[in-house]
Amino acid sequence: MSDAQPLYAKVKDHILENIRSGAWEAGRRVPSENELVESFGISRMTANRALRELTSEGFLSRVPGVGTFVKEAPALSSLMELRNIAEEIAQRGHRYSSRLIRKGVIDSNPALAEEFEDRGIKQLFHIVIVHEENGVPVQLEDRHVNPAVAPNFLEHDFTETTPTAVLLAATPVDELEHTVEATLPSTEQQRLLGIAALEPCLALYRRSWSRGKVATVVTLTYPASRYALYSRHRTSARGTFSQ
Amino acid sequence: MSDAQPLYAKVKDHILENIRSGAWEAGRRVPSENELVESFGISRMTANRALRELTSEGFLSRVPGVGTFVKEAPALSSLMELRNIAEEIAQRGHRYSSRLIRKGVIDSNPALAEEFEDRGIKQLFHIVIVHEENGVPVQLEDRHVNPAVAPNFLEHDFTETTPTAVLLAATPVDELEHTVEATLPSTEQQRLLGIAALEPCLALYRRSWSRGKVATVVTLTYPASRYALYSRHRTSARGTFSQ
DNA sequence: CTGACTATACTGTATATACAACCTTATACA
DNA sequence: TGTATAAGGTTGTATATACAGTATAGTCAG
Repeated sequence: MSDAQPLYAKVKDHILENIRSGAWEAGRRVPSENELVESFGISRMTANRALRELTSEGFLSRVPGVGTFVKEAPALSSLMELRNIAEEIAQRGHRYSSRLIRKGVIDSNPALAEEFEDRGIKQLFHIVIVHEENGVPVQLEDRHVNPAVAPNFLEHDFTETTPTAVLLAATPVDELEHTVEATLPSTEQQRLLGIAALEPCLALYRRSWSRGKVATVVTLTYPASRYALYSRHRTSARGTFSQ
Repeated sequence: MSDAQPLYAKVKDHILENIRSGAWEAGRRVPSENELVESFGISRMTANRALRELTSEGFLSRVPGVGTFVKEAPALSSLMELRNIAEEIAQRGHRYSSRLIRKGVIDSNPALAEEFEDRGIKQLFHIVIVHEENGVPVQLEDRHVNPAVAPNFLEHDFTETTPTAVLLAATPVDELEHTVEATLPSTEQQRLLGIAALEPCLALYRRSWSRGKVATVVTLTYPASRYALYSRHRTSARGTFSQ
């Protein structure tokens, strides 16, 4: 006993566990406040708090006079934050897997040197990975890494930890640059992602800086039918929006 | 006046107003629950709810035994800064123009009510505009606006000022949600943007909140060949990296 | 002066109760 | 058959009360 956990938190965990495990699929009705009162032996206000917080957190939706329901969880990737796609998928209660297509050292060239803002750079690490959700490819990662920033990068086996996780653990990120565009996939991309020629894709190009150097340059390609980029954040309470 | 607003919401608004106006700067102590009880003539649970929600929304921080304080404003990550496309184009030294395709009031429906998080909403403002750079369409804007937030919205002639500028001037923006996906254009989009059927497009879906209400929902469609989304920003010491 | 104790203020949680608004379903009635 | 009404379940809000845990300021004994 003595979980030292508040009652409303236990109720929230119980509901979240059912959602995460897939036992309660989207749209399903969750127990009403009065049903929670009976099954947990708590007061209605405590049940109300649990359901209300889960609603504001985006897991449930409530309709007065009708009930509370599991909300649709869209397949979304966060746009501005560096998140680990494996965690993201796991968080949705789905199975993550990956296929390592390429891993090695390549010689630099003028275009790459430009991207890394380092004329003298000689060699780069290069990996290509297909990330899968429930066995379906959802992201093609084509990444170059600056050996000066993460010299041990290639020592990792990327089946267990994603490159994002490795880099985040190895180096601080000072600055990020993103470019997002829509593309039609190349034949190789079609093959690796298992999509048709006419399926549009999102291409997210990202450079990240660490201690003043470009640490990594990556292009992430998402099939439009399987993934969208998402961000939601609060803006400063004081007027950051000039004009 | 007197929107028949719940008591806890009035308290939240009062506090937010003080934060927004700058009257209460970061770190400043806000009234304790018992002080709110006295000044608003409410029960402590109601004051507690107001402060608790503002805390979970990131505006306040609370320390048991000490008090409640205004939180530091987090740095805005900025791919998604609300920028005025007219200014953006002017900044590049190009000529901005626009074509107003539609402007009027439409009846709500369940899908729109859901997007606006207001089941009772009856009517919405709706505009469609094509933005052009040097006479070439670069963005199709399809926007719905909540009349409760910007009642004078339709009074503007959008040839001189863009809807974004109008809304920014009229209301504070508390929160932004973005979804980006790749699409192939519908026939109407092809016609309005003057593009081929096989040209992929970026669809940027954005909702913005003002004083707790969804103020506007907009879908911006960019032809991939003419526009990409770009951002670059420093990451703050903390934050930015969720989990 | 220092350390232990106490009083006080504040947040955190939990309950019991109440009323309003909303929705669905069953029932009664025309 | 169609319509109005009633009943019951559901969420939304608000109050009064209680107790626990935490931090601070002040008091008192050593």
